[in-house]
Amino acid sequence: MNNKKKMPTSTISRLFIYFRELDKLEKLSIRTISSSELGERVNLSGTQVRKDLGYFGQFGVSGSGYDVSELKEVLKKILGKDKVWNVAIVGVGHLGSALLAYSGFDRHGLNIVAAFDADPKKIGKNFANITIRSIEDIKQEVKKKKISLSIITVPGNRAQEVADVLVGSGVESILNFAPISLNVPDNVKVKEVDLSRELETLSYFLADKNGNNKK
Amino acid sequence: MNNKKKMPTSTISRLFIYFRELDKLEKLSIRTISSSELGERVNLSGTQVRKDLGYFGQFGVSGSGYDVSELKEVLKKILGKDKVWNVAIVGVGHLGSALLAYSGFDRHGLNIVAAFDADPKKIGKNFANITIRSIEDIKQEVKKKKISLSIITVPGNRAQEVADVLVGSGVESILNFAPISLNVPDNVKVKEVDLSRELETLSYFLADKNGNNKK
DNA sequence: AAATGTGAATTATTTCACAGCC
DNA sequence: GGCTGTGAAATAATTCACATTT
Repeated sequence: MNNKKKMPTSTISRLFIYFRELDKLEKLSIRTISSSELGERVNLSGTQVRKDLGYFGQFGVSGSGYDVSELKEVLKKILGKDKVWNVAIVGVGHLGSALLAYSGFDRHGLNIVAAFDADPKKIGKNFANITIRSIEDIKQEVKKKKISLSIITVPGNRAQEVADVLVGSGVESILNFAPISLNVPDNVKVKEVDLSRELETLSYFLADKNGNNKK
Repeated sequence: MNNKKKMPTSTISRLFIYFRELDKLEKLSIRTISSSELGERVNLSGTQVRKDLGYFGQFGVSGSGYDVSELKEVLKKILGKDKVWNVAIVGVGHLGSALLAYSGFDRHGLNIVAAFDADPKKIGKNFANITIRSIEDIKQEVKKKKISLSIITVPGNRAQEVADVLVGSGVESILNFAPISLNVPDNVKVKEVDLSRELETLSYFLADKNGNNKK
C-alpha cells in the first residue's frame, strides 16, 4: 500500500489553487467541470490538472468531467484542510503584525495562537487578542499550545537561532520570511519567502529590458 | 553579440543570494572565495554557483576562485542594482502598510513613491511620507512619477482590474499578493506571492506526516 | 594542487497524444 | 463525442565529471 508515485512539489501548491476555484464554482452552483475548463479558469492546462489529480487517485468521469463538490471534498482531505493547525509568529515587526492582523488564516484552518518578540517594549502588549511573549518562552508555549507550525519574521541575523529554538521545541514546519536559508533537520519542513528578493527579481527584468548586461 | 544561452528563471533569484553573501564577505574583509565556499554559505552547491555565473560570463580565476568585490560589482550590474526604480503600492491594508513601512527597499534600489487605495477613508492620509491616493489617480501618478514597478495588495476580486489599470498606465512589472493569477500582456512581468498558499502548503506536509490521504 | 567553466548525464517537470470509458 | 487517465516524448533544471587554466 501507499504506492504514491513521486510528484513535483509544485503539485501541492496547484491543488490549493484548484481547491479555491472549486469553492468559487460551488458558490456559483456549478455542479460539474472538466479539467480543461478548471485549468482555464486558473491559467493552467487541462493536462496539468489531470496529472496533478492523478497522483492521488481517479476522481473524474470520462465524458463529463469532475463533480465540483466531490472533488472539493477530496482535495480538502488531501490538503489537510479538514484539520486545524496551531500557528506561532516569531517577530512582531511590520510584517509580523500584518500577519497577526490578517484574518484570513482561520479560514484556511490555521489558528494563530502565540506571538513572540525579543523587544522588551513589545512583550506583554496585546495584538489581535494575542499577548506578545518573550522569545525565551517559546519552548514552553509551543508545548502548552500544541503549536506545529511557525512563522519567522525576525531579522536575518536572528533567524537561525530562532529556528533552532523552534525545532528544539517540536515545531514541525516553518514559514521563513527572513532573507537567509535556514538549516534544520530533515523532518522539519521549511518554506522560504523572501519579499525583497521577489521585488528585486522584478527589478532585474526591468534592468534587462532596458538593456543591461548579458554574456 | 548577445549570445545569451537559455537560463533557468531560478538563476536570477540565486544571483541575488550570492550578491547578498558577497556583501557580507566584503564587510568581513574576505577578498577571495571559491564557488564551493560561497555555495556552502548559502546552502547551494559550488557547481550551481559556477553554472549560474556561467550564463553571464567568466569571472573566476582557476585555482584561486573569485574576487569578492569584483564579483559583487559584476552582479550589481547584472541585477540592475546600480539603478533606482520607482515603485507604487496599490492596496493599503495590513500587508500594504507593512510593505510601505518596510524601510529595506531603498537599500535595494527600490523607491516607493506612491500608494493607492479604494477606501475613501484612507485617501489623503499620510503613511511613511507618502499620501494615499485614489485608485482613479493611478494612471496620472504612474506617468508623473515614472513608476515602472507596482505591488498589488488588494483583495483578490479587485486585483485584475487594478492590474489592467496599471498595465494601461505603462507599469512594466507587478508583484502580486492577491490570491489569483493575473492576465497581463507578455511584455509585462508578473510575480505572484500568495502568502496563504505558502502557509497552506506547509499544512499539507503536516497533514501528510500525520497520515492523511495518498493514492 | 586547487579551482574554474562547461559539455554530457541525470533528474525533475511539463506537455503530448491517445487508448479507453461514459 | 467528449473527456479522463496515463505512458511516452519533450523540455527544463540540476548535478556529474573532467579537461583546462593559473
